[in-house]
Parts: sequence; structure tokens; C-alpha cells
Amino acid sequence: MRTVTIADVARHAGVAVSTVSYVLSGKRAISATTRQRVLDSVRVLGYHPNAGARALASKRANVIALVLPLRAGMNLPVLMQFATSVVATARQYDHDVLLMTADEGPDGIRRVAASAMVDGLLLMDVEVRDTRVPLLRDLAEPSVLIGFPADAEGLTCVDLDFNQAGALCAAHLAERGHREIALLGAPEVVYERGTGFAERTRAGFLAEATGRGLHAVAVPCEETYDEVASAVKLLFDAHPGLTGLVVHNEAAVGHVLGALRALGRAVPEDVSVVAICPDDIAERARLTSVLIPAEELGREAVRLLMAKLDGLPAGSILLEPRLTIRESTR
Amino acid sequence: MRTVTIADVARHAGVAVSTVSYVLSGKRAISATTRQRVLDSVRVLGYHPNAGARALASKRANVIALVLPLRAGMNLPVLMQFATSVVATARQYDHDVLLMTADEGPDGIRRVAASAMVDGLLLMDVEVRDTRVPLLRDLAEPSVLIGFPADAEGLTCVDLDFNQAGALCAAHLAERGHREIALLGAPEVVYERGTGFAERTRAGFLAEATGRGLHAVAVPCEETYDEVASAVKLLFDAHPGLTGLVVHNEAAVGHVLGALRALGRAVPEDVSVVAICPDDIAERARLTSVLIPAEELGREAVRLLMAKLDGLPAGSILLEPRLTIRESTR
DNA sequence: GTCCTCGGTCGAAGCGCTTCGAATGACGCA
DNA sequence: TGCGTCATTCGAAGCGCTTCGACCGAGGAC
Repeated sequence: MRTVTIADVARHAGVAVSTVSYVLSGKRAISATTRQRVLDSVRVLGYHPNAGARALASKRANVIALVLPLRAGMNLPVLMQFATSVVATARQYDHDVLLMTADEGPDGIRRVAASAMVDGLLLMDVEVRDTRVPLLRDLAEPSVLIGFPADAEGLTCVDLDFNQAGALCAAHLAERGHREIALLGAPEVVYERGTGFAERTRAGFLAEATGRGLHAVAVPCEETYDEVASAVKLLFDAHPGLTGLVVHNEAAVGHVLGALRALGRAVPEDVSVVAICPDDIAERARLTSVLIPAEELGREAVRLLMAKLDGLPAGSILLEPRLTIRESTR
Repeated sequence: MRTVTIADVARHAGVAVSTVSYVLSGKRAISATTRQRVLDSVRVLGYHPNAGARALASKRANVIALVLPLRAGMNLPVLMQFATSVVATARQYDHDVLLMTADEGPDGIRRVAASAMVDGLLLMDVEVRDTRVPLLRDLAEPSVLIGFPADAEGLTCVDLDFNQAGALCAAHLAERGHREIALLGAPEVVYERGTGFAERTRAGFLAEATGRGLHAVAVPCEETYDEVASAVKLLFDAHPGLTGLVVHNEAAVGHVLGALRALGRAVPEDVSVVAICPDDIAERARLTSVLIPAEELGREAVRLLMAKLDGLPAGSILLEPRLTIRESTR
């Protein structure tokens, strides 16, 4: 059973090969009757264009690469949601997705790009000083990053607007009447590294709180139970009037609740807690939270990449955070 | 900056295009000196073969499709481990991975296969009566399934040897001196559907237990807490001397522990519990368990697929289960 | 010395598709 | 009636690579 080629379709429909091509691509006007005849033949013969031939002739593979950080410690639900959304959205634009793991590093990227296997790249979870970033800059293929590297100049990035997320949490607590609030952030080293999202969250939180005349502090927070507990204790010792807590540290969320219980402070009766973390964690602990919009991130990332493939300019975008109110604030 | 083609390499090395091709593919003998000269040119020019052209000429895309069930309710860690292992193994065989979600259904499979985009397919979590199975049977492209559909005749499947897994659990309990043991299995409907792995586990469990002269029963088990609790209670009412429990139901594992606690039976002091479930669940609850070897499944699946791509016959394989002893048995 | 063999290399014919320029008619207008 | 126009359609030239058959000398067998 030989595979059906465009020539077979042309013969069957009684037209030239190029006519079939134009019917399928819509790049030239074809009369309605011819068009229909060709489409019928396509259906009857069960024709599917050969991807390789198409890519070779058109210089477009209709495939994008998705580079995932498939290493331990990633938040899996977020990652899967993201991947699912990328695949689904890409299909809407008639593209397929080539899956790569970050551990092939820059070489892997160079390889798929140079081989014209993909038209563009989507990289998730780029690090602040990522060795792949300079490469992306002078690659002919467009790319979109999820997350912001240290220097995002000239790159297209998509991320949650963490500044606004911090502000949103502060505003939520303020509206509920809390006057003295605190942010438990990422571990010290994360700030030292100059990680963008941690800093931006803190800045947004402090600015909003201050703007509303609240008393607010922000402290870093390690991830073991003992360290979290002592951080929480110190916080309440120094600020006995504290009634609102924002936790921006996935790993510490669970421990914070334990620590509060140990201190005899009830949530939400004595202390309101807002988390900035993936949905599943917040959901499990019934925490009011700003979630990581993985689905939307994937969709937007693909949209931007497709725009760049069409030669359109595409700036970075920050997604607006949304607060989901659960049982940990009042 | 035009991209470097094989013709550029040939010119640079002073040989024919075909010679470069043969050096790169190794399909014909080339003298050491010529060979070296070509390889040098390749390096100097930074040549990467164009994937489309290669696929077109050779009828091999060097890409395999990975069809994942990216729906809610999947065990994510297992899925990710699997995907990671597939990508890594495929790379070892010089192949890339096209990611697809199951919800494109049979059409998606037909599409990528007919377009010669991929050379073979890997489908995870095929259902017992999967509409894609008949399609796979008469597809020219080889495929490998993870899990066994109702009729696996003529298909290549990879899965954990659940029969042996059931036996292993029974044996473990027997060796620890338990004389009366039970299997809490999948929900009733799963058996009614004739789901292979559930039945095989039960058969293996009962055969091994009986063979060792134990008193063993197997009961299905629903997944809500109340139903689990009542199943457990009924079990102990009917068999007061029960001291060993095998749970083959991911969703119920947590509830079983709760139910035992509610009945005042301590684990492992009064009852030993063995689970057949993904590593993360067992790890979290510190349960002795037979784990789902996702990493190995991925590796073996790719290995089989590559064998089929080389025209070798490839039968289904069952992976040998391994028991990890944790704190729930004594 | 002649013929054959064989390792090593070359040339050219596609693989199936896109795309550009040109050909073909039909039609309207002068 | 003749000619320009426009809408359609066609033909052919690649895209970059693999692969088949052929070619070419050098060495061995006789």
C-alpha cells in the first residue's frame, strides 16, 4: 500500500499538483468548483501531506519545541497543566510539539534549531543565569520563555505578575481589616541571587501595604520545619499584633500552618494566611491563595510564539494574578 | 547567514556530496583519511543535517510519538518519570519525541503517522477497549503500548507483571509469619470490565497464598472513605484473625490506614500492610510496597519500539515487580 | 602481462512538496 | 474586431538529503 501523495490527488482530481497545493494552503485563489473537486479527492484517497517534504519545501516544520525542566523538585501538577495547555494550543495553530528535557542543555537546542526540526522554542523555568539564554538571543528561530531571566532584554517572556500578586495579597488582608501583616518569602539565598520573582513579590507587597498605611514586614524563610517554626516564632515575638500572613514559598506552606498551630494561633481566627503557590497545594490545605495560572501561561506562551513566527513583534507579558478565597482568611 | 548544507561540507572537504552522506551515516566504508577530512569540515562549518530533507529522502523521521493521557486523575509523578525516561532513552537511539495528548484520539494518531512525522508510537495507559487499538493494528508504523488492552494479540505491550506482584505481596506476608491475609483490590466495576491488571494481581495473590497454605481472601474496594472503612470492617468481622493486608488501589491506600486506625488496629503492630502503588504514595505513608517502575517502563518501551523500527520482532514484556520494605509490615 | 576483484568514491535520480512565473481563456471595452 | 485584464490554472525548478549503480585504480591470481 503505497502512501498517497499530492500527485495522486492531482491525478484523481484532474488538476495540476500546484493547484492541489494551493487549495490546501489557500495561498492563491482557486475556483469553488475546482476547490471542491480537490477536497473530495483528498477525502476519497485519504491524503495526508508528508511533513518532511512540506518542511523541506516551505522551510516551516510546523513544530515547536517544548523544553521542560524534567528534574526532581518541580511542581508536577503545574508542569503538566502547562504542557497540556501548550500542546492543545499549538494544535489550534496547526503545530505539533517536540518534547525536550532541559538536561540536553544548549546543545540540544542548537541541534533541533539547526536541523530545522522546529520553527520555534518554548522554554519553561529558565534560570536567572541560564546558559541557554545567550544562545536563544542569536538563534534565528524565535523563542518564548516562561519566567524571566536576569536580563530579559530582547527576549519574549511570560510570567505571572508577581509584583501585583504581592500587592493583591496585601490588599486582601487590608480590606479584611488587618493592620499588621507580614510576608514570609523565599529562602535568603534566593534573594541574594537576585531572583526576579521573589523580589518583585516582596516589593509589591510592601508598597501596597505601606500605601494603605499598614504596618508590614517581609522576612525570608527557609524550608525545613524547624527553620520555618523559628521564623514564625520570631515574627510573632517581634510583632505581637500580627494578624495577617502572606506565604510565598511553596515548600514552607505546610510547615507554616503547623508552626502556627504549635504557637497556639488558630487560622483564620487569630491569623489570616494567604499563600502564593500552585493550586493543588492551596486546595489541599484550603488556603486563600494567588495561584500559578499554568494553563493560561501555556496558552499565552504559544500565542506569542505563533505571533513571532508570523514575523510580528512580541513583547513580554505579565499575567494578572487572581486571588482565590478559601478558608484561611477572614 | 545561509544555513550550511551537505553540499557546503562536500565542497569544503573536496569530496562528493554522497561521500559526506556516507561518512555521516556509516552505511558504506570510507577511507580513514577522507572520513577525517569530512568530519573536520563538518565541525568547522557547524553543519547539522536538515531533518526534513533527511526524512524525505530516507523515509525515516527519527522521531517517535509519545501519546500521554494528560487528563486529570493520572498519577503525575509516575507520568513524568515515564516521560523523562522515554525522552532520555529515545535520545540515546538518536530519536526525538513528539508529544501528543490522548484527547486528539485516533485522528491524531492517524495524522502523525500518515504524514510520516514519526516513525513509531508509544501510547501510555491504553484502556481496555481503546478505540485506538484497532487503528494501531493496521498502521504501517510500529507502536508499543504501556499497559495491556483487552486483546493484546499482535501488539507489543509493556507492563508490570501484576500476577507476580500479587504473589510477591503474599509471599512477603507469608514469610513474616502471617497466616491469614487479604487483598483489597480495585472497585467492583473494574473487575467486571475484565481489566487485566486487577485480575492478574488477584490471581497471583491467591495462588501464592494458597500454595503456601495460608488463608487468603480477595475483596474489591471502592474509593470513598466510607466505603473503604466499611469494607475493612466487614473484612475483620468475617476474619478476626487477619493480620496481613495487601492494598491494590491507589486511591484507597490513604483511607485504609485511616480505617484501620478507626478500628483500633495498629500498623504494623496488629496488621501488616503492603501496597501496590506508585512510589510517591507509598513513600509518603511509609508503606511497604511494590512500586510502579515508571522509569524502567519508559526505557523498555523505547527499546522495544526501536527494535521494531529495525524490523525485529518484539513481543510484549512484563517487568518483574520489586518489593520495597518500609515501616508498615513486620 | 592480462584479467578480475574489490575497496573507495562519484554522479545522478529521486523523495513529496511549495512557489514563482507564465500560459490560458473569458470577458469587457474601445 | 482587436486588445488589455483579470481570474485560474499549469509547469518546472528547486528544497537538502539518501541511495543506487557505475566508475576507477591497485593489488592478487594465473
